[in-house]
Amino acid sequence: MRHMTNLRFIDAVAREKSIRKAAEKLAITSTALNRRILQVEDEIGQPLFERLPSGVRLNTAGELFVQHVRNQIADLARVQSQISDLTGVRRGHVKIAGGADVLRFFLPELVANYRREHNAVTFELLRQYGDAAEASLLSLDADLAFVFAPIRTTDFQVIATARQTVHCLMSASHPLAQKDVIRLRDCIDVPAVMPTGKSGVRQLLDVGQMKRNMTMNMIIESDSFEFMQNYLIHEHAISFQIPISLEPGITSRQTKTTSDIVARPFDTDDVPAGILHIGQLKGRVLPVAAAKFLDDIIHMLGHRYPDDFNQ
Amino acid sequence: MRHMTNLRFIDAVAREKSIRKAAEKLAITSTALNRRILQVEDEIGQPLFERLPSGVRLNTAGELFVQHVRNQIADLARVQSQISDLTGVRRGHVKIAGGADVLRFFLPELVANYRREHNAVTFELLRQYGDAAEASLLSLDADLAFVFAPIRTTDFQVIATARQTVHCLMSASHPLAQKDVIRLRDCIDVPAVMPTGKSGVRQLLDVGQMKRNMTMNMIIESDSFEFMQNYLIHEHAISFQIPISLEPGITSRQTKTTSDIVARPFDTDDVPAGILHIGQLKGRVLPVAAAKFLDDIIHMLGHRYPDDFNQ
DNA sequence: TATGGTGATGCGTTTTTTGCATCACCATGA
DNA sequence: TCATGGTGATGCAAAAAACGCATCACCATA
Repeated sequence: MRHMTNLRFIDAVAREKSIRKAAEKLAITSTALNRRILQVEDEIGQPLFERLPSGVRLNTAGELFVQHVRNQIADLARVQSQISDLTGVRRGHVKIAGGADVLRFFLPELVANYRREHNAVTFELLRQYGDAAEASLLSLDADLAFVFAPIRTTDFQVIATARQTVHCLMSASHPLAQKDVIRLRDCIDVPAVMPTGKSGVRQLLDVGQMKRNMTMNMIIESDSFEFMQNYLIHEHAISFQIPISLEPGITSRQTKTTSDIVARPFDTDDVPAGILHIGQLKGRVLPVAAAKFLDDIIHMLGHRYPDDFNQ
Repeated sequence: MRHMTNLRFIDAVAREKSIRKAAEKLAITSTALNRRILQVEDEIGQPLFERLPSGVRLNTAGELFVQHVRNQIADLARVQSQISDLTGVRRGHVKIAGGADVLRFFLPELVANYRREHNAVTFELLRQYGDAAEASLLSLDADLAFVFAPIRTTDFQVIATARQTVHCLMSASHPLAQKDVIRLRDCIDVPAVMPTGKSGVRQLLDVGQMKRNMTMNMIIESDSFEFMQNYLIHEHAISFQIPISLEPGITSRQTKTTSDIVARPFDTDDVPAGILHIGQLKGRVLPVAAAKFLDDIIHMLGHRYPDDFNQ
């Protein structure tokens, strides 16, 4: 959309904090970009950026204006999505922020299903936890976000929640695999492959350890679920996941899988269950594509976790 | 703001329902305007207007887009108002829709007071009743609206209300002026100068007549409060107003005025009191100037009608 | 069938935007 | 202390976009 050019440019400069860098990304010369910024500032009647030797930075007026610009861009996307939906062909671009857990199996399947129906819709998946995901909603870099409790900003509108019990992963031949429910004391000396601090699972584990005043034997810390799971094939260690990130086929009931990995739930008295929130920016009207995808998410969560689901 | 040109143009065409007429208002040639419209439609990917022999008309996509355009224009005004407020000088343009009653004395005084403090703020007063005022909020032609109950759209957010008892106006020498409270039966044979149908006062009077199954002796119908009031000097008739439209100095207590006109309240068992609502478009963030003026309105209403005021 | 209204389009002119070269400024480090 | 590499700003000529005029095609109405 032509009339948005100046606005997109300002957004870009605000992000890059440099006119020259932004110009490069936008594939124009810095001089052209500079003059556009000056023109807008002239129209506004006062500067939006502070000029520093190292680049530019938004001033207070700029902060206000950039928020407005992002609203405009997002709202235009919504209207375009809504208009194209009139013709029957659903178009649009859906931006989702969430942890590695939901990005692993849950979202790929859901996105693929959606795109089978509406192949003119494109997606953007941002791997972000908690605060960062909420910030993305605020800056309109994301339409939807998956966040573990607690919610920080009051601008996060919770649409649905799913209760997720932390599970222990291990080789099927591991002694703990015989149990139906794992207690924290069972793990005390077992080598543990732990997710990194930001993830929801880790925070729940830390709460549990704190509560029982126990420390697990952490041998590896990683932010890759795949690495952690595959490591268990080689050493008799344990790892941790929540149901939504479990590989399909690995459930708490089955005893053997192709990869010989099994999952057993923690006793929730030891390690509390986490509440996964799916939400959007409060008060925002989502583009059709995003709103419909949100419906799919809710439907899938309700179907998969009927007892632990809330809307 | 330069980047809004195309949007303003589309808004204008939508209002005029004709490219040539809009072009004239915008002081450009119809060919230039036409090409801009075509360009936008091309960017959107589908037409926004139906071409008729007599001009153009918005199609469904166009309706969606124009609403978006008006939101953009209004939101830009809000941001500009907010930015200029940063420097201490409050700028902006406040648009208010209301009946002749509030336009008569209440708003002139309030606007003048406000402009004494902030002379860079300009105002626009639209004389509109009920539905029309609500529609102006919706199309963002108005920031604030005064509406008598009932509220039609769910998009009208009531900020405050003031209960208004219908008063009877008459020459001080009129026999009814001796009474403290007027009953409907007192008026049955008195020549009545009535406001026209849309006004809040008239609707209340009609309710009262219906309820008591009485018909007043209407000799004149007008939408000018000034005409009606001045007419009473020449014929011993009665007219009707609510407190907010009463000329300062004319109250229900005083016996003489310079113009020899006095006001007496109706018994509310006969003619119910009206509820004057002041409100805005639901969910909208008003420009600073409008929001602050709204504060003034509320303050004044609370001060003037302490017992009949709700917030 | 003529008329007066509508929006669309080809073409030459005017206005705006762009890119190059260059300036002024500042922090960093030899 | 002075060179260096970074920043944004600006004069000027070339490229691009927008504009206005004249004109077309269409349609309702008289």
